Amino acid sequence: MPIATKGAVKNLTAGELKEIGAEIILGNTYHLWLRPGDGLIKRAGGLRKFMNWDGPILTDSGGFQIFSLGAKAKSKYGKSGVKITEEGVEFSDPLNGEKYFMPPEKSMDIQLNLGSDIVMVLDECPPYPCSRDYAKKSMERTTRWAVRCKKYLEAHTDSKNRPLLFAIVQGSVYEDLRKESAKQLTKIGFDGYAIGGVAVGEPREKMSEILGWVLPLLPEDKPRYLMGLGKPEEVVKAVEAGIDMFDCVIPTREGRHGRLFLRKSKLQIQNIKFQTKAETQISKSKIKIKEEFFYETINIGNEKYKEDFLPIDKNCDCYTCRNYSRAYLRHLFNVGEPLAARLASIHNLKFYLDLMKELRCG
RNA sequence: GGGUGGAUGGCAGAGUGGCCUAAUGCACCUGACUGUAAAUCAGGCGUCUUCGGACUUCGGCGGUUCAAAUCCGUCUCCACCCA
Repeated sequence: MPIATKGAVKNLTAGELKEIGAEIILGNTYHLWLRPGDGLIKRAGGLRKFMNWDGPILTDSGGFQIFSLGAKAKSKYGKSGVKITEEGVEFSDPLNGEKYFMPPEKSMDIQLNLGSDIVMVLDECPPYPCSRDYAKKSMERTTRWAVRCKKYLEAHTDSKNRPLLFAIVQGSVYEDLRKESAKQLTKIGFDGYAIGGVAVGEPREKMSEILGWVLPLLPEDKPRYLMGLGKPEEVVKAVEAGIDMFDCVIPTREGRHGRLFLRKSKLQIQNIKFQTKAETQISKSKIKIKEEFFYETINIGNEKYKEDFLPIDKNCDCYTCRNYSRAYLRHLFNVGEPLAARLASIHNLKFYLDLMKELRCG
């Protein structure tokens, strides 16, 4: 899912997203609640109409902001802008300091107003590292919140027009907690199950382990969604483990920052190397490992592309690669033309969506 | 022709005796980015280096001084003003 946090995949129109092959996008409850407001979006006819996107939309609940706003405010101002109680979460708008209170029911209410097709339960991504004690408390609260979300949704919609509700497995890096979370949520019953906290708090090396604990416990006939990931090799690894859905800012953010993804070879699942930290540390053989990868990245701003008139990726059929050279893209980045970010985002999203297509269809 | 003020690293521009390889900004080079407070952030940017340091820079040349980008003389160039 390309990410449209504030109601737009940065730099791209809905039409461009379609052309790239996007089938579903992600919006954010928290951001759209603050600006322009879920009431306004409802009056506009819902988020889909508002942003001219005719496909499905999944909305994140605001749970991630408990993590990201809290941590960032803490590192910047010494105190977190976020307060969590059993009742819900209090946020401070980082732009103007204004306080907002979001109980799970409020998150549901906003997501209904947005007209989302898949709504996420309000959850907490515990910070990392995190004591077992806190991870347990946090996970149990997330589960209680999930129940409240489900109840609210059932009380305020009828089954005919009710959006799908996905729960989120938490539990930090503790096997028993992760498993307990998965079991409890499955027992309660949701339309899909997400795994949270892996992308952001917890060390990336833990991903495979956590997926190994959790996925066998989740129903196979329901979508399983790994939140926030990831790098291409992580996505491949996660699909191997059984994950069906992803969202990640990497293609768009890194694209805006001038890093482009290039496909090197077709996937041969059994041969894919998962780059662990240990492997990265073997600096001598790093290049060799990288060559075994099915992709590579380039920083298009690098001087060596100054007179490189080839397309970004000669095997890519995205709009950018069909029409522009590396030298031109580098030039756009260097002079700060907004078109740079747009062309790079188009290319990177196409890279990711093509990768997913290949994982689906072989 | 006369007068005044200037010349600082790729550019702009601080610094008017030692703490100056010389602030700051721009440009340039490299890297990071994982449910987007990110068109952001970090590092580098005289030369060489066994990474401890060594050497060389503030228009040119020559002085003063223990010590000069900073003071003095002179030359070159630039800007403005008067004729």
